[in-house]
Amino acid sequence: MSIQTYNTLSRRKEPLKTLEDGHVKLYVCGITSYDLCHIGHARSALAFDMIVRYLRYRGYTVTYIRNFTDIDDKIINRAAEQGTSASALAQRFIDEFYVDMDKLGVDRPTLEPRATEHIQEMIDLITELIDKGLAYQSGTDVYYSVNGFPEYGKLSGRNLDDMQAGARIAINENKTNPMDFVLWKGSKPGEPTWDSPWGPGRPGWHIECSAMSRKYLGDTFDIHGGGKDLIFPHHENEVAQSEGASGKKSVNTWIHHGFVTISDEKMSKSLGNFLTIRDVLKHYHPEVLRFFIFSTHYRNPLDFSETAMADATAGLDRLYECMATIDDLSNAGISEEKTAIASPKDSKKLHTIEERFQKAMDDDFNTAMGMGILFDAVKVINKICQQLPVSPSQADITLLKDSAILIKKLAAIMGLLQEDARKYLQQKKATMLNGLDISEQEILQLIQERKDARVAKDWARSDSIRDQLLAMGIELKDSSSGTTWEIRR
RNA sequence: GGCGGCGUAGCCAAGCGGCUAAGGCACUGGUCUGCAAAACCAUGAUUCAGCGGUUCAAAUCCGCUCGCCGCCUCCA
Repeated sequence: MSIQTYNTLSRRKEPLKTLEDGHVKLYVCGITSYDLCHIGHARSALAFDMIVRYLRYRGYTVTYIRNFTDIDDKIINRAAEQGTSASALAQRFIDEFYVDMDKLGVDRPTLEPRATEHIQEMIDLITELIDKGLAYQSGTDVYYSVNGFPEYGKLSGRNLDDMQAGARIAINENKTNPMDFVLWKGSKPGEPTWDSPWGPGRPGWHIECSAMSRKYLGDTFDIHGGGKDLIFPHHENEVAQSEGASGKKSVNTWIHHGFVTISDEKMSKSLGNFLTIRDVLKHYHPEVLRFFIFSTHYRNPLDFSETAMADATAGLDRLYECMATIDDLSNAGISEEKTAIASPKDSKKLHTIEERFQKAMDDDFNTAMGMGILFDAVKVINKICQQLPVSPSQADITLLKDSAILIKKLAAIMGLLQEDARKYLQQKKATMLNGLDISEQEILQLIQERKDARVAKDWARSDSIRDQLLAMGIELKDSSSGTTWEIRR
């Protein structure tokens, strides 16, 4: 069974076929670096991080290119506001981007080309388009002529007439067709500028990706990705540019992920309802964000809320707690003679984790289902652990340990369960304790006092200590080995 | 107005023609406990927005209605 991917171009799932056997060439639109990234950017980076990891897990070599748009109106404007240069501002937010990506544990793409380092390639491409009659100079600008590309609209599923009828764009005297888009912009005084056959200026946004993808992946490559909002006009324009110039199909599969919403509204800079990645990571572990993002299929909208993050936290904790339980399983007291507790049905479930997970992920990277399979396994493991006698059988221990290793391996595709389980749980406790007005020492002291009271069967005193701690958000757990504490969420 | 998507238990979310409609969170019951908490175990949709239709068979396909969202302007 091969991997099926949903292709925006054909509007259906298709078996993944690569140009070269076992090699996927992938291009993803990266950020325009003029501000801190929000969690929508995180979803994009994480979705493709997962896709690349899965493809590699399935044996593919992946060449993954993700660009930086480091020259653009927004960058220029923001730099002017802040009294700095466009390049300095762009560099600053590229650095900030890496800070966020590293915290999220996002693997670096194979190559991360920057627009400003590929001006010549863009000029060459624009020249080709002009030579083919697909672009024209008007004043100091160069425009793409959509009338020259009959397939314009094929990716976004619209046609020129419909678009013009509902067009909200201002009439531009310089354009032949209102839908024509700029390839090269003559620069205004004070703006960053590059020499070109059409005078000093800078490239339009769309031409960047066409020029850079062609340079690193060729005229035709396997997958192009980005957010759904890029389908039109950005990706549509890329198709027009790349295919107009080469005369060949540029991209076989277009993968677009859904948005992150807040209160069911698209998060965006203009609406002002966005949360930066670091805002979120201030309150939540990076893996909680990953868990949240992968709990829904990548193409569906994902609504951010404190509740959803709390759910994700609880789910991730459950996974880690299961792993910690298995890590703590000692090899002492194993009995060779004992028969296994795990029923044939249980072991079958555990033995089929990987094939079921693969089946889910092969189906257009269905992480939501993949996670369900992981939890399914956790349930079986917990059941076995609960019933384990003091001297467990070798068969059970082996099954449990092997399953945990497998779960970690599969979770790693989503970047989950990357930490040592005990360490994760302890770290979490420490972080949460930071937000409370009590030290661990004081807690331990109260626990000791309560222990004394309990030995004396002074339940009133014992319960009052428990209530006092609970009021501060600390919950006590009595077990045969003593009393431990935890912070209530 | 054009194009696209969504509506599945209290909430989130898989399933996309046929085995008991995954899984998570919450709730409830049980085990444990001095009582609790935590943990673990168990339990929940005769039903998939509504109405028709196709089919031996539909949450899944088709049509209509209602509700929600996105793109058509920079946007992940």
